[in-house]
Amino acid sequence: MTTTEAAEQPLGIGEVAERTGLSVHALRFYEREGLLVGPVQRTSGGRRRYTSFDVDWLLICVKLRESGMPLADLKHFAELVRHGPGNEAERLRLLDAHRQRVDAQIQALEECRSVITWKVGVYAEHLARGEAGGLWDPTT
Amino acid sequence: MTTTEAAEQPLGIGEVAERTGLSVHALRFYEREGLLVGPVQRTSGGRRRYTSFDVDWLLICVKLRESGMPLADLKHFAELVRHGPGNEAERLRLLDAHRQRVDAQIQALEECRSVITWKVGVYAEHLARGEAGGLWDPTT
DNA sequence: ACTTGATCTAGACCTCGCTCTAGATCGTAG
DNA sequence: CTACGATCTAGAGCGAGGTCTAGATCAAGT
Repeated sequence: MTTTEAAEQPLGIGEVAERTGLSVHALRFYEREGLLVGPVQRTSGGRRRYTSFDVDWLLICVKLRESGMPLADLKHFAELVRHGPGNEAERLRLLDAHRQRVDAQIQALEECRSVITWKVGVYAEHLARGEAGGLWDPTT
Repeated sequence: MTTTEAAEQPLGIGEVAERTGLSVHALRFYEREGLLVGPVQRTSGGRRRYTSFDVDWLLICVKLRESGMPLADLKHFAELVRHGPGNEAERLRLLDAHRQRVDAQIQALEECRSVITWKVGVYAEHLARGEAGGLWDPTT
């Protein structure tokens, strides 16, 4: 879970945006919302410098968001990590609960998929018959 | 794809809400938005009476929504069905495109799942070691 | 007739998760 | 030095997808 780069120099917000797929707006927004573990370093001029830790954390955030974790939970998780060791059990519970939700989601999607596939089949068959069906159920 | 009921009597909005899992508010909202194929019948007093066709259509809507189809696409689909036969090819395209999106979604979720599972493993191991790790990467 | 609960309409309101704007500043290339 | 693009802050705005409210009406039980 480390950036493929060999270099360890901190990155600007634009580069981080590219690497994470988040917009620069979203990156600033996430920071404001307290979704990051630590405060992001700044240059003397006030520009953000992201370490590879920051980027790794963001990549995890992206995965969690992608799988439907609400920002509030992400924030909670970040707070736990921020407040250091001693709460690993709670972090584990949070992640595991989310994993279960993801599993449920996958199952639901697979069910949807099969319904859709069935419907696609119905249409395909209908079209193969060459529009011959006058007795065609309008709800399908 | 037919309601398990033997009876064919039309249903009130509350019963349809129960059967579809949509709220009565959402049912009225969907209707306003033109997501239904036909106009819902009314009693002399103005109450909606849903036929089993309506309910079946709604059940499909629920599946499509659950799998992330936007209301706009659902509306488009409803319009195609409403305008009768002759556009089955387009309906098929719409559904098949959605199925592909669902497949992509499932794949993405499975990737997320594996990242999360890995992270859960990291925590579980850490806890099993009995908090013994001082050299504990803070981003995990 | 009266009460109670479900339903009606129109439209305001809400949450979520960003996205965009304005106006200022930084930093690098020429 | 001058441009020019990238970044800064604070805060407004937005699109999706409903949810909720008010005030009226309907329908069924007693």
